[in-house]
Amino acid sequence: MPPRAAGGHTRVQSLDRALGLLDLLADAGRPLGLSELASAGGLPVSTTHRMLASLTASGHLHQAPDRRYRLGPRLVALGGAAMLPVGPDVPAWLSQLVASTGETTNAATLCGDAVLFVAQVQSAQAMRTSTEDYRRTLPHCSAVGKALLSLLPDSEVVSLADRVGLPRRTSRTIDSVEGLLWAVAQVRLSGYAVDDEEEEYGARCVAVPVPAAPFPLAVSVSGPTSRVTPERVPAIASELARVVRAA
Amino acid sequence: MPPRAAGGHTRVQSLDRALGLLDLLADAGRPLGLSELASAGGLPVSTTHRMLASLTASGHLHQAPDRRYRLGPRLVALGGAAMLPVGPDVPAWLSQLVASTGETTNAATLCGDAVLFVAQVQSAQAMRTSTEDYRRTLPHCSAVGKALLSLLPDSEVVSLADRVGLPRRTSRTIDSVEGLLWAVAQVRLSGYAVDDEEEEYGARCVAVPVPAAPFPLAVSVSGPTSRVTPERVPAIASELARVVRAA
DNA sequence: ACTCCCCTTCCGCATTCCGAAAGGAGCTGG
DNA sequence: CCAGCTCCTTTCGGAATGCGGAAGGGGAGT
Repeated sequence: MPPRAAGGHTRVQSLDRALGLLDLLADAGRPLGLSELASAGGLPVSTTHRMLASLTASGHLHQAPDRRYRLGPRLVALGGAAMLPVGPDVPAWLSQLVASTGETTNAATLCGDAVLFVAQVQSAQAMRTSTEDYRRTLPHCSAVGKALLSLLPDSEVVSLADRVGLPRRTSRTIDSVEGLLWAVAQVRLSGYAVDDEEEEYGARCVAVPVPAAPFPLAVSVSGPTSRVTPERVPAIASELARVVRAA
Repeated sequence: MPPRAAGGHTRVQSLDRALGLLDLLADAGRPLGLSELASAGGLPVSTTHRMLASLTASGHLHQAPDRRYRLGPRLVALGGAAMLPVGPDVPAWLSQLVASTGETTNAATLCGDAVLFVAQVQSAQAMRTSTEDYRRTLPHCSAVGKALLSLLPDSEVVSLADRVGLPRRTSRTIDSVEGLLWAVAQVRLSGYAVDDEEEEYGARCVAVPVPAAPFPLAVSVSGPTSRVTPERVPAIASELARVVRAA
């Protein structure tokens, strides 16, 4: 029985598993039963149950009368506390930007190797961008993604690209590491990033990084190419910079 | 060696400890070093380190260049996802209420045996109520607290009161279980709760429960007794009910 | 350069957690 | 009304897993 050949394992199994369950619930977006969670997480039922019991007892999970589990109030507190350092300013920024640009705005951060949307205010217009809340996307094909990468050293950008690859989403998606590095360098120079139908046809986004934040953070404005025209991009970028810098 | 005499063992030690560390960080409100966390949590340094490594690897914690730990982006996501079911409506409710009443508004939930504020929009007025974000308070002496308790069966209210006691904050604080039950019954009848200088002299609050929410939730308006007069209370209460019911 | 402090890594012991299987509880269909 | 189902909960022996004392770096202050 190979006790464990190699590897600098400095991780706690039960903890990783339990946190995996939390993420599972977050991604599902709906309450899940014990057996659902167990099979989704690839764990024995009884192990899962024990963990859920612990999480429930501490308030990180909440068990509905129908025995299903959903994310609990304590996580709300933790999430809020995690956002505190950047201030409760973010929602205000987004509202302001929606007012001044008329388009949907997002705030996103880098979580693992993925871009994670943490806040959103939608445009009032009928045709609008609207990502699912707390959805993840990839860094190389979004404006926020490139803005976030610009906060990292090139070496990190390269290793991240190696890990996740650069899958094509449209014909304009950046598909080489060099291209990505160049794009990121552009962001550092100009102070803003653009996604020109690189993630989805018909959508154009502008984003700026928020360097002062204690963790990587970026804010973006996105809308249909018909309204967010190339000519408008610089104006939107400086509006973004203005709002974010007013912190 | 007593392996552990009695008790319902359905808890995972390492998990509880790790989550305790998270709460510790949330309560501290500032980045903490390894040794600080270890001693605050009453754990050996190396155990703590292993857990922090796991938490950091998964993105639930973020380690700054100076080696200190702060809450990470993944927690932002979890917190947000936990709030989703009540909709991103809550901030909107609060803004609306601040606009129509001119006073500070809060949303709170029941976390363990404590009331936990999860969102706040402050009044624009110079003299205003302003709780620290994500602070906890006790159920028996706040309007939100009583509103939250009204969502629970009486038996739960009693056992909660037994666990945490009913410490006096002012001369008007409810100090008997009977008094609390009566107050809670009133809330169920009238649909709203009032805190009449029961937590702090000079402050009066009105709160309504949000029964549709997937976990206990209540929204309150609070301000100085000079502006939030007894005569105004019914109007504020119906305004609260209107906004919350418009969900 | 020396010292102190804090973070990181190592490694043997046994505590702690794991997970198959048995024991309820609730629901559906016959 | 009962049989059969599914899903949740609890038990229990085995051992893998995490625990924590102690030693090994690295950086800052003196």
